Amino acid sequence: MLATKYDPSEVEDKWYAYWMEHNLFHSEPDGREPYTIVIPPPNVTGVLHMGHMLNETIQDILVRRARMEGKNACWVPGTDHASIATEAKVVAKLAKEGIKKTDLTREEFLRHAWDWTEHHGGIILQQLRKLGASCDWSRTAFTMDETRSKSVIRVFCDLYNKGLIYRGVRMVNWDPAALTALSDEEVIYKDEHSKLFHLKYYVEGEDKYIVVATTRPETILGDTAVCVNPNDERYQWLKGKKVIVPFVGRVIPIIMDEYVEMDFGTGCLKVTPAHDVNDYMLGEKYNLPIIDIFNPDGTISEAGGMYIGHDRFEVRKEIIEDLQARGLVEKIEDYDNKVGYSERTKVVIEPKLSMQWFLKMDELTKPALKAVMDDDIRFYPPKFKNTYRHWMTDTKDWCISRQLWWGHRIPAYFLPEGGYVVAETPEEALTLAREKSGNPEMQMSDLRPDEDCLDTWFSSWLWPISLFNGILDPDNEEIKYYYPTSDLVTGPDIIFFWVARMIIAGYEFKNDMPFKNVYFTGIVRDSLGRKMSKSLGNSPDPLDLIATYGADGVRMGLMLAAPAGNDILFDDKLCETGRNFCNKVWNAFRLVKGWEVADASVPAENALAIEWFGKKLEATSAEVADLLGKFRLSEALMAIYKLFWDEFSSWYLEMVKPVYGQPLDRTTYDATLGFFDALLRLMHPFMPFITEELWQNIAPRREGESIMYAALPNAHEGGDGAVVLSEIESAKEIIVGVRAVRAQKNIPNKELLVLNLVGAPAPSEKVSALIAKMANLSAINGNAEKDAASASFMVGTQEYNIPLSDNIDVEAEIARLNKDIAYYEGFLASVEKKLSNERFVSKAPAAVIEAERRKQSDALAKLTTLRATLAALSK
RNA sequence: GGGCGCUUAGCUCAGCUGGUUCAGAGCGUCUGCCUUACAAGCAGAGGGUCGGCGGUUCGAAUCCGUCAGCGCCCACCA
Repeated sequence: MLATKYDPSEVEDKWYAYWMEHNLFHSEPDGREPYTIVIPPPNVTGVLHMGHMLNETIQDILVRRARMEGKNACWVPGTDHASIATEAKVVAKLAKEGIKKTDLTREEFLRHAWDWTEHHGGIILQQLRKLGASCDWSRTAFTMDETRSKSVIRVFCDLYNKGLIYRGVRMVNWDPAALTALSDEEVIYKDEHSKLFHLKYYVEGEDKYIVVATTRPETILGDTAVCVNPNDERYQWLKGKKVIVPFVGRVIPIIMDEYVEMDFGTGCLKVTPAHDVNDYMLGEKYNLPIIDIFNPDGTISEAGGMYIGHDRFEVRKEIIEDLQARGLVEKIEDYDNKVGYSERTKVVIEPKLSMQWFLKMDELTKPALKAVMDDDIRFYPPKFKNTYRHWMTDTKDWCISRQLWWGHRIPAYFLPEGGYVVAETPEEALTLAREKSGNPEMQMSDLRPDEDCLDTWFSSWLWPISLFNGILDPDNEEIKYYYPTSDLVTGPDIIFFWVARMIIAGYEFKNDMPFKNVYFTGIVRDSLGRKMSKSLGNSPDPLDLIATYGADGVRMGLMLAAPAGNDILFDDKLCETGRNFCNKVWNAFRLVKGWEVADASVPAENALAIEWFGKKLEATSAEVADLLGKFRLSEALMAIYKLFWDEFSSWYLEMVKPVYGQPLDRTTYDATLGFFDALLRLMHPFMPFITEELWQNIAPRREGESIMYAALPNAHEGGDGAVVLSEIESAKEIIVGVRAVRAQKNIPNKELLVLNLVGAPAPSEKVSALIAKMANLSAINGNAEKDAASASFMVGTQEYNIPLSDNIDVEAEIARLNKDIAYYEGFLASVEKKLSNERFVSKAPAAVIEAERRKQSDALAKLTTLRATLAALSK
């Protein structure tokens, strides 16, 4: 006999091992329709958190569902090398051991990084197995494995040769902690309370001064001009003059440009071309000198001339003190502005001029934008189309080089006499270099490879292609079969980093979309709506949750809380609902399997129940299919939940349940097992473990057989089931009515009651039998006389009476009837008011008027019976 | 500064192109039950003038305007 409680721990590892042993997750191209998902590769050194848990659960549901639909489902797993994040971790770890990155050679550092990767790498993939992820593990990839690396280099060379990649000095976002350039997307702007410093710039040779407002007084070390608006009346006298940078003493020109807002600050702008994007623009326009006052780590450089080696934030304080001491500060105001921070290292970004590699974006984005706007690629929820369009229509060139070692090294080689070549291999580079320089004697050692590596996303944007080796071998069977992939499931936070760029890459390198649908999940928050984070300690460990509630329970808990596209407010309690549901399924199974079976004919009420539930199952299956098609997973799950718990367990099983000690007829038994089997199949994508466990127990299965490959139950909408469905729905209402009377009057279930229909025949024999069984009735009488000592209730327009010899509270019954009558009178009045409205009758569609008339006659009928009952009772 | 979205029961959310599936679901709450599948359960019950105001309409949770609050994304005003 099965235990009364479901114990997932016993079951989950067993079936995961079984699935693996029989290679059930594996996919190879064949004649079936492919269904493909590529996993958003988690950081190789990452640990599973609730966000992953949500994402991967959704993907697993989709993949398992597709598999059961008979598609060739392939879910490809893998990890991302996460260049900057991993490098930062390795640097930190080495620092703890007293080793500085700068003391190591590139090769030594990379050895440490690979050690770290091998040590921590893949933990997260192991964790995924715990939640039941049905990935094809034989395809596990890494963004820095051989195929993916070669693909990245190939693509770089290709884009370079097309003229889309160029190298140049530009103002970039510089991370002074990681000592690398970043893309615009890696900068996060935060509101900050800061100060606006008003500084005095004396006019050369005069005793007059102008006031310049700045939030960054330390940058005056790099000032090479002051700019005013040419239309600004206040400053016409400055034309052609020069001013002296306060304290620094450098004499700089006044320039005039309409870029300056006259009504901001004092209308005077200091120009520091090396440290501000706009100032750089002005510098170019007016040919201003560029003084880079910062070292890469954010300290003042030699060029700064003073405070050399001091940190930028220290200098801000120091220079203000020095300026104040000399009376060069007019005033200091509070000021709110935005400051850019590095997404990874959280330090303030420094705009910095540097030599970097860029990818031209404007042409590349065109097909990618069109595909989404035309719904060739569909976004769920569609509101993200707006976000996407906004970004795509105004993309700047992508800074793809990083001054890091952990990543794909840029395949550029510098020639001794200047210039460079780009090639996939050093050998090819040498050939090119010899041609370019005209020096056939040039040796490999003469070439200096570029030190930089590529942005992480420059490899992940190829993911849907490179996973199937579609870059290196564009016509191979796999890429032809699996590409474009089907659905992508990811968070909206990486829509630009990743989703948009994959679409760009898809059209550029495959001339086709990378996926057909993108499902954006919400962000997992705690029950107070706060983002889950390590520092708040509000993020549960998914593996702990699985240990407590079982993987199926956690999956369900997460999915029930995850409406499409909204953030999800997660609470451990949700997993309880999931766990309880598993237990419900488990116990229903115990009940059915515990029945004794006899070769008897099927009772009419059972036949009716079977017919009804069969239709119900088909209808719900259709509903689930429809909802899943729209990525409304939580609603689909809820439909299944209610089907199993309410319709199957509370209604169907109670309908056919044999009297204690009595056997069940074989027809009903077989039908019930068949329903159970179908329900398990319907539920399986959401809760893979328990469904496999029970499915294997429901009937003998062959070794290697699995519910994973069983077909989904039939789905039919409406149609021929309508009659029996509505027949049972009203039977249920009658049963609930009787139960309510029992509850009100405190009548125990054991006491059989009689149900009388006033002025109407009893329902058909089988329906009556069903009602009698479910409501514990001894008889149902049609066309019965009203009994004064009775409780009554209405279903539709029909009144039902339950004679109660004793304990009938006449006063209470009269009060209840009066309340009902008052309600229907009010209702009738509102309907009649509508119907007597000239304009309603003339303008509303006939069907609506007809409906109102029906309401009117129904209400009248109800009132008639209610009043009659009241009269009878009052006697 | 631009753009997008949200506000419906105590909580989390459904409610598609205005009218019997219009006021819903799950969870929570309350009442009664240890009824031989399940107390991680069973049966029953209560709970909202659909953020405020105004408009369109015979009719508005649904369409329009406006105000308030919340959230997200983009943007080089020092």
